[in-house]
Amino acid sequence: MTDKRALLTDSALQLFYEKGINSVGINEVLKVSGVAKKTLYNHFDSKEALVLATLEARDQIFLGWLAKRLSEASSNAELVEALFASLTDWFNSRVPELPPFRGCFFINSSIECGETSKAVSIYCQTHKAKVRELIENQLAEPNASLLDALCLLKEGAIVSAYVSQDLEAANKAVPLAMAFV
Amino acid sequence: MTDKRALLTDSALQLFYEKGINSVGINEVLKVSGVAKKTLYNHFDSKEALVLATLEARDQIFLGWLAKRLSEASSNAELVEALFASLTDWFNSRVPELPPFRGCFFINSSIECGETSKAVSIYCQTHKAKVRELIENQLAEPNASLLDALCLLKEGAIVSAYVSQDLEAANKAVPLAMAFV
DNA sequence: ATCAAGGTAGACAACTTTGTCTACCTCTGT
DNA sequence: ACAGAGGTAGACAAAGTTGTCTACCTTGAT
Repeated sequence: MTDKRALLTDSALQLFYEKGINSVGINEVLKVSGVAKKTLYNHFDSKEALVLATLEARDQIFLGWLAKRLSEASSNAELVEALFASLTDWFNSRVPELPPFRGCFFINSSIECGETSKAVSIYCQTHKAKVRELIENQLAEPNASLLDALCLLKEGAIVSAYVSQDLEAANKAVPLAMAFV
Repeated sequence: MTDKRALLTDSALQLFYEKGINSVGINEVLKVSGVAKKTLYNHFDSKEALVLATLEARDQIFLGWLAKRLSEASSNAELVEALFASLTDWFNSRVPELPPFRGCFFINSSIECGETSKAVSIYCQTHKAKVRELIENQLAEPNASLLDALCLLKEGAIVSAYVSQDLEAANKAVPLAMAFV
């Protein structure tokens, strides 16, 4: 009927992000998506291939959302505000486009699969580079040290929000970054 | 003979940190440590209990190392330098006390086990709080926003070093933090 | 010398995992 | 009408997981 590949990818992304890749078996993905096992292996060579598809899907969703949020900013100061306000919304699960916050899917996946799948860690690394590029392109005027600062603070805020449950971490980053505008 | 519990904890910590908790089975820990399965379950109720023991061991080692490195600093500026120089040494695996860098064991464990073991994520959260407290106590004079900045930048540097393979991430944090000294 | 405590070796149960395969069914285009 | 593409349901193989248990051995205190 409809595109089974997309259905599988969506269900898997949801489950992988919520429970972690290693905690979710193929069978659970099948059950939730209501797709047969043969069909899954028709579209994907292995679980790893499915994981890579979910990374790709999340990459698109996340970058699309962030690009929209950052596009409003018309100065570097506004960009800083927009970035960390967006993160705070994300951490507090106030973003309709994104499921309830459970950390960064790419950090999580890199840690969960880093040792077993080179492809996964490379994809995660690439995603981070893309986000950096997005921020760079949104800078009203180039500022290399501000860019470094934003990326460092962004990762720090994500981890603090998840591991230390500090949902306001991104707000603490604002005055810091402002010193470099 | 010697303390089997410590032997098991040490071997498990080494393996868990290097390969990830979920990628290492009990049997591998037994093989490496040369201890019998019965003995392991004599000392630990479950794999989770063993994991918690490794977290405890790493907590002691890491905090001991960091405390030593930070104790030299006699001003807030020196503390900033000492903190990020220490992190850079860690990232580049130049710390004899610590095995080759593979990210933060507590971030990794929290992500790997967060969904299956509440105790693990709580321990990781507590560890992060202890590190913060250590830094706070080493401040030559109290500075709440500097403390926030250091913790945020530290986490950001660790994640960037691991996921993005940016082993110099900690150095980029120095000028940022200095603005708040 | 003995005896209890704790270690060893490893078989085993019970379960879960990925991936393959068979047999059948249901659409769609010609 | 019918061939073929692709979906379904699920058994099954092969491997791996944690945790239990039996049977034996070693060592140190009395």
